[in-house]
Amino acid sequence: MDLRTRMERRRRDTDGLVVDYEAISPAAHVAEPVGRGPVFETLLDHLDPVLDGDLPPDAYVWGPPGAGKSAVITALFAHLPPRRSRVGAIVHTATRPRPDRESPVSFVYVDGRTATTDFGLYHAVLDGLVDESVPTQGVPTEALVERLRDTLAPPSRRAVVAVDHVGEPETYSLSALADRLDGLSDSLAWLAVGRTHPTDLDTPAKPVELPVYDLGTLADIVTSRAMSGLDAPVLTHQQCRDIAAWADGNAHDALAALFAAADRATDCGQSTVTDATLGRALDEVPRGAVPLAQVLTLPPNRQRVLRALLEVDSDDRASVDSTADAIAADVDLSAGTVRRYLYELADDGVVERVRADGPTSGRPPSRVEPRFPTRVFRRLHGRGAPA
DNA sequence: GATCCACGGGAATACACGGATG
DNA sequence: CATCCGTGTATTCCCGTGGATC
Repeated sequence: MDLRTRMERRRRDTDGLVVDYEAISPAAHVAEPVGRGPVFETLLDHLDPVLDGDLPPDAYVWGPPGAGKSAVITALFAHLPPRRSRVGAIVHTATRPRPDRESPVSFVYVDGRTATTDFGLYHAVLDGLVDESVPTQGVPTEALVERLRDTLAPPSRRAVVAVDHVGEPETYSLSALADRLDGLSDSLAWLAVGRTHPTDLDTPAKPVELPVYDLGTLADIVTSRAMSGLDAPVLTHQQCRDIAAWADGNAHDALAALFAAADRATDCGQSTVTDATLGRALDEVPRGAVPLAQVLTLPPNRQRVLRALLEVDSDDRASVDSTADAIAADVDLSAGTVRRYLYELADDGVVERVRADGPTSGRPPSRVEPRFPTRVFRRLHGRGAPA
């Protein structure tokens, strides 16, 4: 991001203690992740064959939630430009291409949370490879596959495709992903990113582990984000360490807590974050919650349902049905659709159903409780996709 | 006209409980 | 006492429809 857009955003965002919500957002990644140098080295070594015009083997980057998997992969692929090619501009020569002159390998990052169908997956890969616009509807999936094969046909082009968030409830499993990509072309290598230990997955892909952050590194991350997103020193170094200790290695949770603390302090008109405010902020961030980025990449109507859920009176939340009725009155959807969304969101862990006391007869109803950092969502929802 | 996908709606199934039955 | 059954509600599953796009 250049200086001007950054200044512009700061002016727009300045709000109490917070000068840049994006900078403290648990759903946003920075260009230079803190404390992940060794993993970068490992991944660069892995990609080494690209320098000779070859493809690396398929790989699987894995680690626990909040270990910085997405942070590392997005930063890495941001440094490896996609080298888009125009289909009509491929120069066919009688001689072999000179791989030592310029790497013909393209790098494409795909967010598995938005590419959840075959069509969506192929569309995302193709869209990252070519300049021309790729149809979003109206063409059969097979047409995209054909175009991908053409684009990757020798001698023109090779690609390394990173697919993030593999193995979540709504995303491709590693085996399903491999199934889609392996048969596509010999000119494509993939790099999947997920949480599950590779021995539980039966994959030939080369594993690359991201261990959980240690306390010191996580404290550095919190401090660094606080410095770029908050006004002056509103948090003490000790408070940053407290947040890191509370988060227990999970950078997402740490940043959600930092965000919640700054936002809460702002609401209270405080000029610094007091220990009491920090304590209450930590209490309101659910542990082991769904990552905010997952919530913010849900389809728009589902996000609207979640936003409306936060405003439903306690009285109306006695059952899924009454909650859906209350939300449907607020959002332009039928109660039936809202009800189905709530059950689906509960299935994905975005909300939780908890048994409630209901009428004496029949199966007892459930209350619907958010399982994501609601204060952060409230603030970031509708501000556009995370960078 | 073909295609993908979000919505809407409803059928099928699961669950909880009280009361009947053996 | 253990089990079965009926009733009422919650939850899951599935498919048709229509908008948007090509």
